[in-house]
Amino acid sequence: MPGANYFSGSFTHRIDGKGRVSIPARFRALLEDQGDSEMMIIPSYKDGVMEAFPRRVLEGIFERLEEKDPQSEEVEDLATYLFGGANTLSFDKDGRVVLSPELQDAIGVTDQVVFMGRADRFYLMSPERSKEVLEAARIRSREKHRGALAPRRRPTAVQPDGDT
Amino acid sequence: MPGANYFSGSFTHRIDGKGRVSIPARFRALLEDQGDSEMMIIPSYKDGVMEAFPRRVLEGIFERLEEKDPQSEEVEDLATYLFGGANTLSFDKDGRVVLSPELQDAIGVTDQVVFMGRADRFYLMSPERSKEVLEAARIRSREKHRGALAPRRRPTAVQPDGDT
DNA sequence: TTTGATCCCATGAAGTGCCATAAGACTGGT
DNA sequence: ACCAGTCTTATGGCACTTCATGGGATCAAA
Repeated sequence: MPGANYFSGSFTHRIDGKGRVSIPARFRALLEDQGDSEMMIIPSYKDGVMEAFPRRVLEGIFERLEEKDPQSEEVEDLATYLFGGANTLSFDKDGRVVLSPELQDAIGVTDQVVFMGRADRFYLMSPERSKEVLEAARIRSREKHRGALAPRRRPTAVQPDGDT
Repeated sequence: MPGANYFSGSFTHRIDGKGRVSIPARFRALLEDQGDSEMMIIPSYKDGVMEAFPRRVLEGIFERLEEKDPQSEEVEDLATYLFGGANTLSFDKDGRVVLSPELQDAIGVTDQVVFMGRADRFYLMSPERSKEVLEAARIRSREKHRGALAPRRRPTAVQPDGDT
């Protein structure tokens, strides 16, 4: 992971009685590389999934759009969605954040959460949902992008990041 | 909290018998960063929603427009709307403001208000309305802006400091 | 004196930080 | 290759702080 630029892998972590959960160390390291000790999470367009970003990324998306056309209804809606629906979760020295009851409800978790890397962001969801999401993505990828993963030269045997 | 530049997140707070309500601590901190112990609120273009600003932001909006076209009727109207319809609510040591009965009527609240962050400002509305607003924004954003949240070419990728 | 606003204090609940521990990964040395 | 020691990580518990909120006191205007 030295020099990893993207969130990758899936990690299942436990939620304690106070709603706290450890952010996977690799994800945390990546966030800290960007100077953050926090993450912003918003509901994904996917059901039962929340999407976590470094704050800068979210602000950047907004600012770029606003610059273009501050008055437009699209920007209005997006700003409302991004900022109204967002939670800022800052993590402590031990790398934990607190998932509020509402948040836990939103993704249907009670005692375990899956952190799933997705390039510049990562997802939060229940273990069950994560299997569905992964499997659905796998199937659709196979259908549409058969060639994308074809080895250029020689195949390398790899193990997936993460614990699942 | 460290370095937050925008209002984000939604918070539901209780209105007591005297019409008082606590401003979410994070919002208050942001207002105080700008040297304010008050906020200005005006009716939003959205129904049943009031819009709260740090004084600077509201003045900035006005000044930018006036600069562009000082004589226009549009600016005249906006000035009337902004300053005529504005309420200045200052908060006490405990971080509370008083919502007048008229104000409560305007957003249809009796015992609970939602504070919803929206970048450089935030909204006040009823809990029911807040669900509608958020959901509508989410749906419209998904339709029109699917791409806005798409990862960029080199999204949050950062150059590692040390090695490579 | 009544009503409404402002301030001050009390309290419980939630949030945050700090420390402890256990399991696993990694280290270096032999 | 083996083992001992160290480090990292996930997770639990405890303590302290902050926050939201209610109630009462004070002050002012009507």
